[in-house]
Amino acid sequence: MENNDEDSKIQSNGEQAILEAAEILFSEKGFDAISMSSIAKLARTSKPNIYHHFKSKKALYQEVLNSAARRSSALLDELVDAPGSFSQRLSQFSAGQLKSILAHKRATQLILRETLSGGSQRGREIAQHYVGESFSRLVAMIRQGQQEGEFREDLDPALAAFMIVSGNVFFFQTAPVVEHLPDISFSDDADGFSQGVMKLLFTGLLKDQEDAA
Amino acid sequence: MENNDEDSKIQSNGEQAILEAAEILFSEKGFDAISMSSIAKLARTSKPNIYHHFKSKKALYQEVLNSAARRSSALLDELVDAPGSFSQRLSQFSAGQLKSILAHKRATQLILRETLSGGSQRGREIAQHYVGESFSRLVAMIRQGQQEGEFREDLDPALAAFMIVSGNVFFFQTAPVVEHLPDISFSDDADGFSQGVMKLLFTGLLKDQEDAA
DNA sequence: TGCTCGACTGACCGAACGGTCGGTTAGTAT
DNA sequence: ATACTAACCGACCGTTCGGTCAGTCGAGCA
Repeated sequence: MENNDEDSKIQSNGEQAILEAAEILFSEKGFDAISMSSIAKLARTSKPNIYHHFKSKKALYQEVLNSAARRSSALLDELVDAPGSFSQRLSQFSAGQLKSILAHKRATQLILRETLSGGSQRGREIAQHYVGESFSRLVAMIRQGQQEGEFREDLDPALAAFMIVSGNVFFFQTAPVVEHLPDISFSDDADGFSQGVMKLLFTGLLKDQEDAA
Repeated sequence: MENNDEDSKIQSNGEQAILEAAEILFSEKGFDAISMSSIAKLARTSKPNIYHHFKSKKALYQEVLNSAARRSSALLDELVDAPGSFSQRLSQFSAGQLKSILAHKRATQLILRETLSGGSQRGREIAQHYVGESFSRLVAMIRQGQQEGEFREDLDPALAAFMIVSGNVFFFQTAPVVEHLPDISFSDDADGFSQGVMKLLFTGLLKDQEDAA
């Protein structure tokens, strides 16, 4: 073999095909609903060959989860240090996060499912790392915006960040259901949704009348 | 038999026990991960007896889903027509919805799972009915608040309603994960969370400076 | 007393599950 | 040629799955 690397060998085509097939199926139906045979079939290989590359069904699932999280957690970091006002940066971050979610639907679905079904500590760790990463950066951005006088200081920055992430995730999560609801005009317009959310979060629902609720 | 009702017979103890056991297990791990044997064991009965009461595993699951949706979709309706300003009513509705979610964790988990895994049209129908019911009332309330001059009119009422529901659902959904995150102080305080959310949604992030973004 | 009927069960079914075994192929190094 | 190895597969293992069958038991009615 011409490869003398210790750690970072390039995976063979076959292994990649297995991972992709597994990601597709696991993200659609979850761990328990998917059989190794169906993965083998979709990957155009045999079941024993999967066990040649991965030691068990759980190990394959974890690997799929890892690669999904790895792919999704990039891309956001650049937006944190962008120029502009904090309002603009916040809007860009929110829109970028939603775009990233929609660009990695299968990965998002996998991580979301793992978050909901509190199984395997590993899944929760991934979820924490995945959302926690961008979340704490978001909080820091808002807090800085408060210190520099752009944002109100009587609001919990973590709560504002939570609402942004919440809206984005929920938008993705309920897209199939929400499409057929009346009242809703933003179901297939991610950009419009992002803009609307930020406008709402920036200016608030109440009319400006110096209220003292 | 001393019962001559046509339609609304009280279920026997056994059937109720099966439904409860199934709800517990299905809500924890989902449809595919739960076997009929495990349900029978938890309900202290036998597998054939489950098939005596329900014609298949899917039928049992649908029944569990139905009863869960039935139980959860009540309770909110009263709050819609409560007295007070629209701000107060909106806050009460949001807090009430979150309280209802937390009071029916298993039912919420079931419906949420069904929403995520787009399977069975029936599940989607239930989700639509479940969230759609309270959602459209929420939209109507906000729209009325706009017409009566309490809320800004340049905001999509459906989007505001969406954010309220989104925050509540996401709060429940991420509670186990969010507990171990720094930055977050509201993880185990539903009331505080509700108040914070409404304060944010009412007044907005920006300082009042008559901006023209 | 006998009869019916709903609630319930142990034993069992074919099918599908996760996983293993022995063996084949193809490329590479000696 | 020989030897070694990663990639791959058909056939098979024990187990468990959803579901069925034949039958038991006890309460209500005749």
